[in-house]
Amino acid sequence: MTTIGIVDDNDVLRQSMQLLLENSGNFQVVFSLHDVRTLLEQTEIFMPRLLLMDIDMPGINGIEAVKMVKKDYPSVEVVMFTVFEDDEKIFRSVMAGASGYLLKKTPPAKLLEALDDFVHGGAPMTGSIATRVLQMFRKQTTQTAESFNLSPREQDILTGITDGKSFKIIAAERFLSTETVRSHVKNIYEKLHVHSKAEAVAKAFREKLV
Amino acid sequence: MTTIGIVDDNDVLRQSMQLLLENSGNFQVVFSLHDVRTLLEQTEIFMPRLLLMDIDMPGINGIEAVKMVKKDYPSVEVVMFTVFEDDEKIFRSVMAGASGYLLKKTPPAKLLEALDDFVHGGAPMTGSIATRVLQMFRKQTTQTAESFNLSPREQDILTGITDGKSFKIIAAERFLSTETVRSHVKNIYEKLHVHSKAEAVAKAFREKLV
DNA sequence: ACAAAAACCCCATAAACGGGGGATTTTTAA
DNA sequence: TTAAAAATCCCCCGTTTATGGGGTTTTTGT
Repeated sequence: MTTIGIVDDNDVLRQSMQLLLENSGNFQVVFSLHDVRTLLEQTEIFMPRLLLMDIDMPGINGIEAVKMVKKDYPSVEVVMFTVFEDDEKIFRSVMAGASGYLLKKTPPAKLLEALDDFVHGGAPMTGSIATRVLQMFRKQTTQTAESFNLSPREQDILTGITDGKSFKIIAAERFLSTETVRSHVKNIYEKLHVHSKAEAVAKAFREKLV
Repeated sequence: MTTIGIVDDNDVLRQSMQLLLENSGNFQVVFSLHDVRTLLEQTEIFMPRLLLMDIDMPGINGIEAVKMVKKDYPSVEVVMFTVFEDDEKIFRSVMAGASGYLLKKTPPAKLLEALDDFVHGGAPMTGSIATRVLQMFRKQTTQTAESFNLSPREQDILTGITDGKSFKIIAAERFLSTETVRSHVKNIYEKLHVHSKAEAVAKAFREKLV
Protein backbone atom coordinates (compact mmCIF):
# COMPACT_ATOMS: atom_id res chain seq x y z
CA MET A 1 0.00 0.00 0.00
CA THR A 2 1.59 3.21 -1.15
CA THR A 3 0.77 6.42 0.71
CA ILE A 4 0.12 9.34 -1.56
CA GLY A 5 -0.72 13.04 -1.23
CA ILE A 6 -2.53 15.05 -3.89
CA VAL A 7 -2.21 18.78 -4.54
CA ASP A 8 -4.48 20.26 -7.19
CA ASP A 9 -6.68 23.32 -7.26
CA ASN A 10 -9.19 21.56 -9.47
CA ASP A 11 -11.40 20.06 -6.75
CA VAL A 12 -13.44 17.82 -8.98
CA LEU A 13 -10.44 16.31 -10.68
CA ARG A 14 -8.59 15.95 -7.42
CA GLN A 15 -11.42 14.04 -5.82
CA SER A 16 -11.95 11.73 -8.75
CA MET A 17 -8.23 11.06 -8.76
CA GLN A 18 -8.47 10.22 -5.09
CA LEU A 19 -11.30 7.78 -5.75
CA LEU A 20 -9.40 6.21 -8.61
CA LEU A 21 -6.32 5.70 -6.47
CA GLU A 22 -8.17 4.36 -3.46
CA ASN A 23 -10.32 1.99 -5.47
CA SER A 24 -7.28 0.56 -7.14
CA GLY A 25 -6.39 -1.01 -3.82
CA ASN A 26 -2.76 -0.06 -4.15
CA PHE A 27 -2.81 3.47 -2.86
CA GLN A 28 -3.86 5.24 0.29
CA VAL A 29 -4.49 8.96 -0.14
CA VAL A 30 -3.26 10.55 3.07
CA PHE A 31 -4.08 14.11 2.12
CA SER A 32 -5.71 16.03 -0.68
CA LEU A 33 -4.98 19.75 -0.89
CA HIS A 34 -6.38 22.61 -2.93
CA ASP A 35 -3.17 24.65 -2.74
CA VAL A 36 0.40 24.61 -1.49
CA ARG A 37 -0.12 26.58 1.70
CA THR A 38 -0.30 23.67 4.12
CA LEU A 39 1.67 21.21 2.01
CA LEU A 40 4.81 21.16 4.12
CA GLU A 41 2.89 20.62 7.35
CA GLN A 42 0.83 17.83 5.85
CA THR A 43 3.93 16.23 4.41
CA GLU A 44 5.63 16.45 7.79
CA ILE A 45 2.70 14.74 9.46
CA PHE A 46 1.84 12.02 6.95
CA MET A 47 5.13 11.53 5.12
CA PRO A 48 3.56 10.15 1.97
CA ARG A 49 5.73 8.00 -0.24
CA LEU A 50 4.44 9.91 -3.24
CA LEU A 51 3.04 13.34 -4.08
CA LEU A 52 0.82 13.98 -7.07
CA MET A 53 1.33 17.63 -7.92
CA ASP A 54 -0.53 19.97 -10.23
CA ILE A 55 1.55 22.74 -11.80
CA ASP A 56 -0.78 25.65 -12.34
CA MET A 57 -2.15 26.60 -8.95
CA PRO A 58 -2.98 29.83 -7.14
CA GLY A 59 -0.26 31.08 -4.85
CA ILE A 60 2.88 29.00 -5.11
CA ASN A 61 2.97 26.97 -8.31
CA GLY A 62 3.67 23.27 -8.47
CA ILE A 63 7.25 23.58 -9.59
CA GLU A 64 8.11 25.83 -6.68
CA ALA A 65 6.27 23.43 -4.43
CA VAL A 66 8.43 20.54 -5.61
CA LYS A 67 11.56 22.45 -4.72
CA MET A 68 10.20 23.18 -1.26
CA VAL A 69 9.21 19.61 -0.59
CA LYS A 70 12.38 18.04 -1.95
CA LYS A 71 14.48 20.41 0.11
CA ASP A 72 12.92 19.42 3.41
CA TYR A 73 11.83 15.88 2.58
CA PRO A 74 14.07 14.52 -0.17
CA SER A 75 12.74 11.01 0.25
CA VAL A 76 9.24 12.03 -0.83
CA GLU A 77 8.83 11.37 -4.53
CA VAL A 78 6.90 13.93 -6.51
CA VAL A 79 5.04 13.21 -9.72
CA MET A 80 3.78 16.17 -11.72
CA PHE A 81 0.19 15.81 -12.86
CA THR A 82 -0.72 18.50 -15.29
CA VAL A 83 -2.25 19.56 -18.57
CA PHE A 84 0.98 21.18 -19.71
CA GLU A 85 3.03 19.31 -22.24
CA ASP A 86 5.62 21.94 -23.10
CA ASP A 87 9.34 21.39 -22.77
CA GLU A 88 9.81 24.38 -20.53
CA LYS A 89 7.51 23.03 -17.82
CA ILE A 90 8.86 19.49 -18.10
CA PHE A 91 12.42 20.67 -17.93
CA ARG A 92 11.87 22.84 -14.92
CA SER A 93 9.87 20.18 -13.14
CA VAL A 94 12.63 17.65 -13.57
CA MET A 95 15.19 20.19 -12.45
CA ALA A 96 13.09 20.99 -9.41
CA GLY A 97 13.32 17.34 -8.47
CA ALA A 98 10.19 15.73 -9.86
CA SER A 99 10.46 11.97 -10.33
CA GLY A 100 7.75 11.73 -12.93
CA TYR A 101 5.45 13.67 -15.17
CA LEU A 102 1.96 12.59 -16.08
CA LEU A 103 -0.57 14.31 -18.28
CA LYS A 104 -4.12 14.85 -17.14
CA LYS A 105 -5.37 13.68 -20.48
CA THR A 106 -3.93 10.23 -19.84
CA PRO A 107 -6.63 7.57 -19.41
CA PRO A 108 -7.14 6.43 -15.78
CA ALA A 109 -5.94 2.91 -16.45
CA LYS A 110 -2.67 4.21 -17.86
CA LEU A 111 -2.27 6.55 -14.89
CA LEU A 112 -2.58 3.72 -12.40
CA GLU A 113 -0.19 1.65 -14.44
CA ALA A 114 2.36 4.45 -14.53
CA LEU A 115 2.09 4.97 -10.78
CA ASP A 116 2.46 1.25 -10.19
CA ASP A 117 5.53 1.46 -12.35
CA PHE A 118 6.84 4.06 -9.98
CA VAL A 119 6.27 1.85 -6.95
CA HIS A 120 8.45 -0.74 -8.62
CA GLY A 121 11.33 1.63 -9.06
CA GLY A 122 10.51 3.31 -12.35
CA ALA A 123 9.88 6.88 -13.31
CA PRO A 124 6.26 7.36 -14.19
CA MET A 125 5.88 9.23 -17.42
CA THR A 126 3.98 8.77 -20.61
CA GLY A 127 5.78 7.86 -23.80
CA SER A 128 5.34 11.34 -25.23
CA ILE A 129 6.92 12.90 -22.17
CA ALA A 130 9.82 10.44 -22.28
CA THR A 131 10.36 11.46 -25.89
CA ARG A 132 10.57 15.10 -24.96
CA VAL A 133 12.95 14.38 -22.14
CA LEU A 134 15.21 12.51 -24.52
CA GLN A 135 15.10 15.38 -26.97
CA MET A 136 15.89 17.94 -24.30
CA PHE A 137 18.59 15.69 -22.98
CA ARG A 138 20.22 15.64 -26.37
CA LYS A 139 19.78 19.39 -26.73
CA GLN A 140 21.48 19.98 -23.36
CA THR A 141 24.75 18.47 -24.38
CA THR A 142 24.81 19.43 -28.00
CA GLN A 143 24.12 23.05 -28.79
CA THR A 144 20.80 24.73 -29.22
CA ALA A 145 21.05 27.56 -31.71
CA GLU A 146 17.30 27.98 -31.95
CA SER A 147 16.87 30.77 -34.42
CA PHE A 148 14.50 33.53 -33.54
CA ASN A 149 15.95 35.38 -36.54
CA LEU A 150 17.19 38.30 -34.57
CA SER A 151 19.06 40.71 -36.79
CA PRO A 152 22.68 41.43 -35.83
CA ARG A 153 21.65 44.73 -34.35
CA GLU A 154 18.89 43.13 -32.35
CA GLN A 155 21.21 40.41 -31.12
CA ASP A 156 23.68 43.09 -30.13
CA ILE A 157 21.09 45.09 -28.23
CA LEU A 158 19.79 41.94 -26.55
CA THR A 159 23.29 41.33 -25.26
CA GLY A 160 23.29 44.85 -23.88
CA ILE A 161 20.06 44.08 -22.08
CA THR A 162 21.41 40.84 -20.61
CA ASP A 163 24.34 42.88 -19.35
CA GLY A 164 21.86 44.91 -17.34
CA LYS A 165 22.25 48.13 -19.26
CA SER A 166 19.49 50.71 -19.61
CA PHE A 167 18.22 51.74 -23.03
CA LYS A 168 19.98 55.06 -22.53
CA ILE A 169 23.33 53.41 -21.95
CA ILE A 170 22.87 50.98 -24.81
CA ALA A 171 22.03 53.87 -27.10
CA ALA A 172 25.00 55.95 -25.98
CA GLU A 173 27.43 53.06 -26.45
CA ARG A 174 26.26 52.68 -30.02
CA PHE A 175 25.83 56.37 -30.82
CA LEU A 176 22.11 55.84 -31.32
CA SER A 177 19.08 57.65 -30.09
CA THR A 178 17.35 55.94 -27.21
CA GLU A 179 14.26 55.92 -29.37
CA THR A 180 16.02 53.77 -31.90
CA VAL A 181 17.01 51.35 -29.21
CA ARG A 182 13.44 51.28 -28.00
CA SER A 183 12.27 50.39 -31.48
CA HIS A 184 14.71 47.55 -31.71
CA VAL A 185 13.68 46.35 -28.29
CA LYS A 186 10.05 46.30 -29.35
CA ASN A 187 10.99 44.10 -32.29
CA ILE A 188 13.09 41.86 -30.10
CA TYR A 189 10.18 41.42 -27.71
CA GLU A 190 7.94 40.44 -30.57
CA LYS A 191 10.36 37.91 -31.91
CA LEU A 192 10.99 36.37 -28.50
CA HIS A 193 7.33 36.60 -27.46
CA VAL A 194 8.16 38.49 -24.26
CA HIS A 195 7.04 41.74 -22.70
CA SER A 196 9.85 42.93 -20.48
CA LYS A 197 13.59 43.12 -20.09
CA ALA A 198 13.57 40.52 -17.36
CA GLU A 199 11.67 38.07 -19.55
CA ALA A 200 13.93 38.78 -22.49
CA VAL A 201 17.00 38.08 -20.40
CA ALA A 202 15.50 34.85 -19.10
CA LYS A 203 14.59 33.70 -22.59
CA ALA A 204 17.99 34.67 -23.93
CA PHE A 205 19.65 32.45 -21.36
CA ARG A 206 17.21 29.60 -21.55
CA GLU A 207 17.46 29.44 -25.31
CA LYS A 208 21.18 29.98 -25.11
CA LEU A 209 20.92 33.10 -27.24
CA VAL A 210 23.68 34.70 -25.24
CA MET B 1 1.64 -2.95 -39.26
CA THR B 2 5.02 -1.58 -38.23
CA THR B 3 8.08 -2.75 -40.11
CA ILE B 4 10.97 -3.62 -37.90
CA GLY B 5 14.55 -4.81 -38.22
CA ILE B 6 16.44 -6.71 -35.54
CA VAL B 7 20.17 -6.77 -34.95
CA ASP B 8 21.45 -9.07 -32.27
CA ASP B 9 24.29 -11.58 -32.15
CA ASN B 10 22.35 -13.82 -29.79
CA ASP B 11 20.59 -15.97 -32.37
CA VAL B 12 18.20 -17.71 -30.01
CA LEU B 13 17.03 -14.52 -28.43
CA ARG B 14 16.79 -12.76 -31.77
CA GLN B 15 14.61 -15.46 -33.22
CA SER B 16 12.30 -15.64 -30.25
CA MET B 17 12.01 -11.87 -30.38
CA GLN B 18 11.10 -12.16 -34.03
CA LEU B 19 8.40 -14.70 -33.21
CA LEU B 20 7.07 -12.56 -30.41
CA LEU B 21 6.82 -9.53 -32.66
CA GLU B 22 5.27 -11.33 -35.58
CA ASN B 23 2.74 -13.19 -33.45
CA SER B 24 1.62 -9.94 -31.86
CA GLY B 25 0.11 -9.03 -35.20
CA ASN B 26 1.42 -5.49 -35.02
CA PHE B 27 4.92 -5.93 -36.37
CA GLN B 28 6.48 -7.26 -39.51
CA VAL B 29 10.12 -8.23 -39.13
CA VAL B 30 11.76 -7.25 -42.42
CA PHE B 31 15.22 -8.40 -41.49
CA SER B 32 16.99 -10.11 -38.66
CA LEU B 33 20.77 -9.75 -38.52
CA HIS B 34 23.50 -11.36 -36.50
CA ASP B 35 25.81 -8.39 -36.84
CA VAL B 36 26.12 -4.88 -38.23
CA ARG B 37 27.96 -5.73 -41.44
CA THR B 38 25.01 -5.67 -43.81
CA LEU B 39 22.84 -3.36 -41.72
CA LEU B 40 23.09 -0.30 -43.95
CA GLU B 41 22.27 -2.26 -47.11
CA GLN B 42 19.33 -3.99 -45.48
CA THR B 43 18.07 -0.69 -44.14
CA GLU B 44 18.40 0.86 -47.57
CA ILE B 45 16.35 -1.94 -49.10
CA PHE B 46 13.63 -2.45 -46.51
CA MET B 47 13.49 0.94 -44.78
CA PRO B 48 12.03 -0.39 -41.55
CA ARG B 49 10.17 2.03 -39.38
CA LEU B 50 12.01 0.69 -36.38
CA LEU B 51 15.29 -1.00 -35.53
CA LEU B 52 15.77 -3.15 -32.47
CA MET B 53 19.46 -2.97 -31.69
CA ASP B 54 21.62 -4.97 -29.35
CA ILE B 55 24.61 -3.13 -27.91
CA ASP B 56 27.25 -5.77 -27.32
CA MET B 57 27.99 -7.33 -30.68
CA PRO B 58 31.06 -8.63 -32.48
CA GLY B 59 32.59 -6.14 -34.87
CA ILE B 60 30.83 -2.81 -34.77
CA ASN B 61 28.90 -2.35 -31.53
CA GLY B 62 25.28 -1.23 -31.32
CA ILE B 63 26.00 2.37 -30.37
CA GLU B 64 28.28 2.89 -33.35
CA ALA B 65 25.64 1.23 -35.48
CA VAL B 66 23.02 3.72 -34.31
CA LYS B 67 25.22 6.62 -35.37
CA MET B 68 25.73 5.10 -38.79
CA VAL B 69 22.05 4.41 -39.36
CA LYS B 70 20.84 7.78 -38.08
CA LYS B 71 23.39 9.56 -40.22
CA ASP B 72 22.16 8.03 -43.47
CA TYR B 73 18.54 7.30 -42.54
CA PRO B 74 17.47 9.74 -39.84
CA SER B 75 13.82 8.73 -40.17
CA VAL B 76 14.51 5.19 -38.98
CA GLU B 77 13.89 4.97 -35.26
CA VAL B 78 16.29 2.88 -33.25
CA VAL B 79 15.46 1.22 -29.97
CA MET B 80 18.30 -0.23 -27.98
CA PHE B 81 17.64 -3.75 -26.70
CA THR B 82 20.27 -4.83 -24.28
CA VAL B 83 21.21 -6.35 -20.97
CA PHE B 84 23.16 -3.26 -19.94
CA GLU B 85 21.55 -0.92 -17.47
CA ASP B 86 24.46 1.42 -16.76
CA ASP B 87 24.31 5.16 -17.23
CA GLU B 88 27.27 5.27 -19.56
CA LYS B 89 25.62 3.01 -22.14
CA ILE B 90 22.27 4.73 -21.84
CA PHE B 91 23.86 8.14 -22.19
CA ARG B 92 25.88 7.21 -25.24
CA SER B 93 22.93 5.49 -26.87
CA VAL B 94 20.72 8.53 -26.46
CA MET B 95 23.48 10.77 -27.74
CA ALA B 96 23.97 8.51 -30.72
CA GLY B 97 20.33 9.05 -31.59
CA ALA B 98 18.46 6.15 -30.06
CA SER B 99 14.74 6.78 -29.53
CA GLY B 100 14.30 4.23 -26.84
CA TYR B 101 16.04 1.81 -24.56
CA LEU B 102 14.66 -1.56 -23.49
CA LEU B 103 16.15 -4.17 -21.24
CA LYS B 104 16.30 -7.80 -22.25
CA LYS B 105 15.12 -8.82 -18.83
CA THR B 106 11.81 -7.04 -19.45
CA PRO B 107 8.90 -9.50 -19.74
CA PRO B 108 7.67 -10.03 -23.32
CA ALA B 109 4.27 -8.48 -22.65
CA LYS B 110 5.92 -5.30 -21.41
CA LEU B 111 8.21 -5.24 -24.41
CA LEU B 112 5.34 -5.37 -26.85
CA GLU B 113 3.55 -2.71 -24.87
CA ALA B 114 6.58 -0.44 -24.92
CA LEU B 115 6.99 -0.88 -28.65
CA ASP B 116 3.31 -0.18 -29.17
CA ASP B 117 3.89 2.95 -27.14
CA PHE B 118 6.55 3.91 -29.60
CA VAL B 119 4.24 3.42 -32.57
CA HIS B 120 1.89 5.88 -30.93
CA GLY B 121 4.51 8.57 -30.63
CA GLY B 122 6.14 7.71 -27.34
CA ALA B 123 9.66 6.79 -26.42
CA PRO B 124 9.86 3.16 -25.44
CA MET B 125 11.77 2.74 -22.23
CA THR B 126 11.17 0.99 -18.98
CA GLY B 127 10.55 2.97 -15.84
CA SER B 128 13.98 2.23 -14.46
CA ILE B 129 15.63 3.58 -17.60
CA ALA B 130 13.47 6.69 -17.51
CA THR B 131 14.62 7.21 -13.94
CA ARG B 132 18.25 7.06 -14.93
CA VAL B 133 17.71 9.43 -17.81
CA LEU B 134 16.08 11.91 -15.46
CA GLN B 135 18.98 11.62 -13.05
CA MET B 136 21.55 12.15 -15.77
CA PHE B 137 19.48 14.97 -17.13
CA ARG B 138 19.59 16.65 -13.76
CA LYS B 139 23.31 16.09 -13.39
CA GLN B 140 23.92 17.83 -16.70
CA THR B 141 22.89 21.10 -15.16
CA THR B 142 24.37 20.66 -11.73
CA GLN B 143 24.02 23.83 -9.79
CA THR B 144 27.10 24.81 -7.88
CA ALA B 145 26.31 28.11 -6.22
CA GLU B 146 24.54 28.59 -2.95
CA SER B 147 27.11 31.18 -2.01
CA PHE B 148 24.89 34.22 -2.18
CA ASN B 149 22.91 32.89 0.77
CA LEU B 150 19.56 33.97 -0.43
CA SER B 151 16.86 33.09 2.05
CA PRO B 152 14.19 30.67 0.82
CA ARG B 153 11.76 33.52 0.35
CA GLU B 154 14.32 35.52 -1.57
CA GLN B 155 15.16 32.55 -3.73
CA ASP B 156 11.48 32.05 -4.37
CA ILE B 157 10.94 35.67 -5.34
CA LEU B 158 14.02 35.62 -7.53
CA THR B 159 12.47 32.73 -9.41
CA GLY B 160 9.37 34.83 -9.88
CA ILE B 161 11.54 37.57 -11.34
CA THR B 162 13.28 35.19 -13.73
CA ASP B 163 9.82 34.13 -14.86
CA GLY B 164 9.26 37.72 -15.93
CA LYS B 165 6.61 38.46 -13.35
CA SER B 166 5.94 41.94 -12.00
CA PHE B 167 6.26 42.64 -8.29
CA LYS B 168 2.51 42.96 -8.18
CA ILE B 169 2.01 39.49 -9.63
CA ILE B 170 4.66 37.96 -7.42
CA ALA B 171 3.02 39.49 -4.37
CA ALA B 172 -0.46 38.35 -5.37
CA GLU B 173 0.69 34.79 -6.02
CA ARG B 174 2.11 34.60 -2.54
CA PHE B 175 -0.59 36.49 -0.72
CA LEU B 176 1.89 39.27 0.15
CA SER B 177 1.83 43.02 -0.14
CA THR B 178 3.83 44.38 -3.07
CA GLU B 179 5.80 46.40 -0.55
CA THR B 180 7.00 43.22 1.05
CA VAL B 181 8.11 41.91 -2.29
CA ARG B 182 9.90 45.18 -2.96
CA SER B 183 11.74 44.84 0.33
CA HIS B 184 12.83 41.34 -0.51
CA VAL B 185 13.90 42.47 -3.94
CA LYS B 186 16.03 45.21 -2.44
CA ASN B 187 17.75 42.61 -0.30
CA ILE B 188 18.18 40.28 -3.23
CA TYR B 189 19.78 43.07 -5.24
CA GLU B 190 22.20 43.77 -2.42
CA LYS B 191 23.18 40.14 -2.09
CA LEU B 192 23.64 39.70 -5.81
CA HIS B 193 25.25 43.11 -6.25
CA VAL B 194 22.82 44.13 -8.96
CA HIS B 195 20.49 47.05 -9.50
CA SER B 196 17.69 45.85 -11.73
CA LYS B 197 15.50 42.92 -12.59
CA ALA B 198 17.31 42.33 -15.85
CA GLU B 199 20.66 42.17 -14.07
CA ALA B 200 19.23 39.92 -11.40
CA VAL B 201 17.88 37.51 -14.02
CA ALA B 202 21.21 37.46 -15.84
CA LYS B 203 23.12 36.80 -12.62
CA ALA B 204 20.66 34.14 -11.57
CA PHE B 205 21.23 32.26 -14.80
CA ARG B 206 24.97 32.80 -14.98
CA GLU B 207 25.46 31.60 -11.41
CA LYS B 208 22.93 28.83 -11.99
CA LEU B 209 20.80 30.11 -9.13
CA VAL B 210 17.68 29.13 -11.07
C1' DA C 1 14.74 47.56 -60.34
C1' DC C 2 12.06 46.96 -56.60
C1' DA C 3 10.04 45.00 -52.56
C1' DA C 4 11.26 43.55 -48.03
C1' DA C 5 13.87 43.81 -44.21
C1' DA C 6 16.64 46.24 -41.27
C1' DA C 7 17.98 50.34 -39.08
C1' DC C 8 17.01 54.63 -37.82
C1' DC C 9 14.09 58.43 -35.30
C1' DC C 10 10.00 60.85 -32.62
C1' DC C 11 5.90 61.56 -29.18
C1' DA C 12 2.72 60.62 -25.39
C1' DT C 13 1.00 58.12 -21.48
C1' DA C 14 0.62 54.79 -17.85
C1' DA C 15 2.67 51.36 -15.40
C1' DA C 16 6.54 49.49 -13.24
C1' DC C 17 10.80 49.98 -11.12
C1' DG C 18 14.90 51.58 -8.05
C1' DG C 19 16.51 53.89 -4.11
C1' DG C 20 15.83 56.29 -0.01
C1' DG C 21 13.81 56.40 4.20
C1' DG C 22 11.40 53.86 7.88
C1' DA C 23 8.71 50.01 10.98
C1' DT C 24 7.05 45.41 13.48
C1' DT C 25 6.78 40.47 14.10
C1' DT C 26 8.46 35.79 13.69
C1' DT C 27 12.16 32.40 13.28
C1' DT C 28 16.58 30.77 13.89
C1' DA C 29 20.76 29.90 15.97
C1' DA C 30 24.47 30.89 19.19
C1' DT D 1 17.83 33.77 26.49
C1' DT D 2 18.88 36.90 23.56
C1' DA D 3 20.71 38.75 19.40
C1' DA D 4 20.61 38.18 14.54
C1' DA D 5 18.27 37.03 10.46
C1' DA D 6 14.20 36.63 7.97
C1' DA D 7 9.75 38.09 6.79
C1' DT D 8 6.33 41.28 6.81
C1' DC D 9 4.52 46.09 5.78
C1' DC D 10 4.44 51.42 4.60
C1' DC D 11 5.61 56.20 2.17
C1' DC D 12 7.89 59.20 -1.21
C1' DC D 13 10.10 60.46 -5.42
C1' DG D 14 12.28 60.37 -9.62
C1' DT D 15 13.53 57.28 -13.43
C1' DT D 16 12.88 53.71 -16.54
C1' DT D 17 9.94 50.67 -19.18
C1' DA D 18 6.14 49.16 -21.90
C1' DT D 19 2.87 50.17 -25.29
C1' DG D 20 0.60 52.55 -28.62
C1' DG D 21 1.05 55.16 -32.44
C1' DG D 22 3.67 57.59 -36.26
C1' DG D 23 7.58 58.00 -39.52
C1' DT D 24 12.33 58.06 -42.98
C1' DT D 25 16.42 56.08 -44.76
C1' DT D 26 19.61 52.47 -45.89
C1' DT D 27 20.64 47.61 -47.03
C1' DT D 28 19.72 43.37 -49.11
C1' DG D 29 17.95 39.71 -51.93
C1' DT D 30 15.74 38.37 -56.16
